[in-house]
Amino acid sequence: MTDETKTPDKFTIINELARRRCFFWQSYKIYGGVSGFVTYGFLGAKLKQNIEKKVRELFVNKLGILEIESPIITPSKVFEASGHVDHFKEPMVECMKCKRRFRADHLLEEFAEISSLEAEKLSLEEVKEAIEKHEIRCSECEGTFGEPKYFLTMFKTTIGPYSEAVGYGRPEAAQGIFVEFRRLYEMAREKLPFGVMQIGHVLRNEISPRQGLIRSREFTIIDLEFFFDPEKPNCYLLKDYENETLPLVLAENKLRGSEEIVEVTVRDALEKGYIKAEWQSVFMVLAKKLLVDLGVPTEKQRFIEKLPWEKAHYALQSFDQEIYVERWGWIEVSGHAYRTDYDLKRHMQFSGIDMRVFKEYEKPVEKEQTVVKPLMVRLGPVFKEEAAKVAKMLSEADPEEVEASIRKNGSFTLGKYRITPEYVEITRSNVKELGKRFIPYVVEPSFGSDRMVYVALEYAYRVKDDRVILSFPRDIAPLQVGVYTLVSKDGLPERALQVYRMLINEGFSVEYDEAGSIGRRYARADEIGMPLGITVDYETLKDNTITIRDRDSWKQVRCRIEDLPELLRKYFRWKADFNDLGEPFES
RNA sequence: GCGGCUGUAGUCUAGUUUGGUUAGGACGUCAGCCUGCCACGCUGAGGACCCGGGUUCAAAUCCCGGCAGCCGCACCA
Repeated sequence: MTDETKTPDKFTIINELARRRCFFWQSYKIYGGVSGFVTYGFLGAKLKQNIEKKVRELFVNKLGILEIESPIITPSKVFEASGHVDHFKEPMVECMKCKRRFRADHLLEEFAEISSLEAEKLSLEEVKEAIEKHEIRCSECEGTFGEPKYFLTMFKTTIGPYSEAVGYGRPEAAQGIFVEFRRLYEMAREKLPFGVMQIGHVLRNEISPRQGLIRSREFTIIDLEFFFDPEKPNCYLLKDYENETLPLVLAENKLRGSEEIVEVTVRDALEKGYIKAEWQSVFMVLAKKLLVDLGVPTEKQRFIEKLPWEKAHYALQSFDQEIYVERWGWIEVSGHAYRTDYDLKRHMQFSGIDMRVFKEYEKPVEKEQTVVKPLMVRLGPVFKEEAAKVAKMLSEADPEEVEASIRKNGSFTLGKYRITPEYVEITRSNVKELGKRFIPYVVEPSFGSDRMVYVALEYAYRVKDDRVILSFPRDIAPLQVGVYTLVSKDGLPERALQVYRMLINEGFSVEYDEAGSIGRRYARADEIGMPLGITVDYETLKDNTITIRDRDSWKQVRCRIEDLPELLRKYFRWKADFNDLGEPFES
């Protein structure tokens, strides 16, 4: 089969349909286009909003997750703390002969037997030396490599017109949550567990974004950070979901070269240690259900565990929720990372702000405590200007250790200083400890809005009698109802417009169409996935009834105009089926 | 980012080999007619040679550069 006769695949068809019916298209086309940027049209924007609305219903409304919005431009300090400045850049080398580019750290791992952890730490200079020392050459043409250079996948800018202050476009929305943790914890009335979600644009300067909505340089991410007490990791929702199953591809199987899907219940996954955090397992079930609601059956979904070297730097354990699409096979729509206390701890180190929360014990703990009090009167004259530093170091040392060491050795070594008993006063007293401070742990479900839009489109796509139908689940369809005239004369348009205005006032998203034949209008509506069509005919003028047409079955029922708002409300909230909307109607 | 192929209305495309009158068609869109339930038909309208430079009397067509798309390689933390 030649390329010319090959039938286009679904991705091509969906993209063509998306352009033609204004769901989305490549941005900046009048200037030739820029790859990696997408503009949503009326229908696409609506579809995306409806999908995000479902996410909000699921997490914000039902779970009480708090939603926030934070800026895209972020001072460099934040991403230094989060580790992104170190991890989002990759040393690359270019072959001088064939111009192929390679990840320098990957070359070193492979040919110099330097571990990935060590390779990451090397400076450009050290990378260069290592390549020269091990005489690494281009694997394709044996050419030598040029100077290693960093490729930074974050967009960099300066903040303010005359400023040198470096800022980055955020590559994830999560940090906007972590940096506000103290205030958010207050917002949650200082109770764990709680979650914070944000939906917003992120920027990643991809090297070669070629997959439309699947991979672009600016896209919408839904990051949900769920904070819990590591000593109380139990999820109170587990009992509702423990019998649900998850299709897992485990790291241990991947290591053996198998991508076998193991269908296990949540309970088993936790008991067998496949998933390390209860909350994570529940979010994975919710993610599965969300995608089912977007039209992706369970058997087209899987959760694939990341191998240690595939994982993001912040994750203890990580699963990608993947959906099977025709063009590329499995693609990620959400990531489920167990970030532990990594981010808050790092921000605590870098900012100096205490990110710990206070937990009161059920009963205050009375315990004998050793207190080591530096005697400044004696420290001062001996240590002079270093006295304050020594005192500070002493107060940071474990008092028990200081006491034990002094009792045993007659002194305690503090860095280069030797502390002998005359410098300190050691007392033991009973103290009442009311509670303790700790950094909460985090599990993070993170969804790609745009990819969910794409899979919703691909899974909605059907062909019936050579006509294209987008069978969106009724609650994400961009437009809900079409209002039509059987023929556009004899007062039918006037009556139909009344129905149209009435439905708009009732809050539905409605389109009125009287152009061309009725069949053509039905076809046009099917192609953009409008679930219902209401047709005003000659009967309407006699008895105020209309017909409702179902997008998927093309069946029709007849009901009274005045009953429409209530019936449609029920229908779109899945409280009624199509057949409940009226009496069967045959034309 | 590298290599190969490609770029014509909203969409799909003819024309490019061999430069030459007003760039042709289909679908869609709009206006009018028609139309009693699944893209009927008729009439009319609007709509395109990716951008820049070069060669030439003359460039959609040839050459160079850029941008973009497709395929392969690499990349996707």
